[in-house]
Amino acid sequence: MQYHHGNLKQQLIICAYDWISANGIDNISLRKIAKIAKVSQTAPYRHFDSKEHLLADVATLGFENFSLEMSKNKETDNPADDLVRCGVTYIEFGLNNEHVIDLMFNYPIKKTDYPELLASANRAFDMLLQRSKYLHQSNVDSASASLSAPLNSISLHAYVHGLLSILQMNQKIDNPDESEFAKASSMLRANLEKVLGTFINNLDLSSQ
Amino acid sequence: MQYHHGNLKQQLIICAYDWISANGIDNISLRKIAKIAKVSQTAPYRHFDSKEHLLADVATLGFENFSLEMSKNKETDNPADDLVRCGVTYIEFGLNNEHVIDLMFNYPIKKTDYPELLASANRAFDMLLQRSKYLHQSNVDSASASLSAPLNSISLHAYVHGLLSILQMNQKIDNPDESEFAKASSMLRANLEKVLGTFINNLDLSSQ
DNA sequence: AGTTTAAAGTTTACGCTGTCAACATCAAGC
DNA sequence: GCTTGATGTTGACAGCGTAAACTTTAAACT
Repeated sequence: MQYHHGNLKQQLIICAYDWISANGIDNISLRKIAKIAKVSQTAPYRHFDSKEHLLADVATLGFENFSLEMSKNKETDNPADDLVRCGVTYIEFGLNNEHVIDLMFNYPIKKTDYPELLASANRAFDMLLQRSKYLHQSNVDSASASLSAPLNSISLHAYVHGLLSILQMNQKIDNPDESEFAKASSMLRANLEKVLGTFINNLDLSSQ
Repeated sequence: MQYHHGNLKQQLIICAYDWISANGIDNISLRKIAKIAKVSQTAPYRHFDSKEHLLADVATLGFENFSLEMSKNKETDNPADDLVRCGVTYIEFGLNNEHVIDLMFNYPIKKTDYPELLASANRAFDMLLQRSKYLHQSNVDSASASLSAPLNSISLHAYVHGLLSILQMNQKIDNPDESEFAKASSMLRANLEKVLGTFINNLDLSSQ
């Protein structure tokens, strides 16, 4: 079907993904990854109309891997525990894939220009939202929750994302001088489940 | 004392700050801001040893403005309310200065290489931490809090930061299609104080 | 006052980057 | 078996960060 490469497009995406995983986003260039894939510097332009488009596809792959990791948390009969485990997975994926997550969250790609990227990001986020809905459904009998369900869901997402941000900051600033921030961060890292559990219990006020 | 420009260094920082505020970080270049300051393209190198160093100084200015804004929240006799107001200020500064906050939080500057930047960032963050300490001090009589004080402080920081991240995401993705995420985000935006207040009340379990 | 000096500016140049236009190659279909 | 369109290469361009060499000028010293 194709002549030189089996399918260069996918290969370029994977090359870029691996390069970023190893080296970060800062100094990536189309020419470098073209060289790694052993094609000429402009070959990528037969498959991507810009560098940004390639990176958008790499980010999409990142969100797919992210979703995959999240989906490994099978549901049990304890929705609160399920949520905690999802949150921990979210955060640990971020800490274990710092450079790819940088691309996914921090790199200036206009997600609206890349519907696939937007869709895969939403799919990943929905894995948290869906489970927080279950949490609420199991307590519909009480109308006394102080916040509405969608507000609770997005609050949880914000909290999980913020915890990741804070832990990332501390991971990047590897100061061996035991600053207060560093100490608090590593304490946070060690108590992730407890911290998340407390938040989730407080969210679902109707169950108390 | 100086000959051509009064002090080019400060002028370049401000030029860059303004340019970023208006245009974002993506396409900034030393040459552009040198042109705006009406000096040759390499003039900045008499004051900054690299582009990154200039940007670090711009980010430092950003954190100083951030601290300034935070410090406008005078303390009252209600530490919980004070904390809520600080959190709201944190978030609103971010939403009102999206591009500068991008530089401060997302742009890949190695903060450890720029002690001034690190210091100004810590100074800003401490304005939250300090106030959360007061909150705990006012309840030292009770030892039943489920999380330790430093853990509560950094959790609060994470939550505030996460709320900002989520609202930023939605701000960047200006999709008029009323997605669930967009709806939940604007609800969050409208209920910021309530959401933060709930979190803070739950934090300080000893007062319930 | 005249000379020296060092700070602060300019010019030129290098290699790297994203991207475009023109050309080459090969697999598939008429 | 020729045509064609997808997929590759080559060469070129402007913009970038940055280094080296040169120029200007305010202040410091004799």
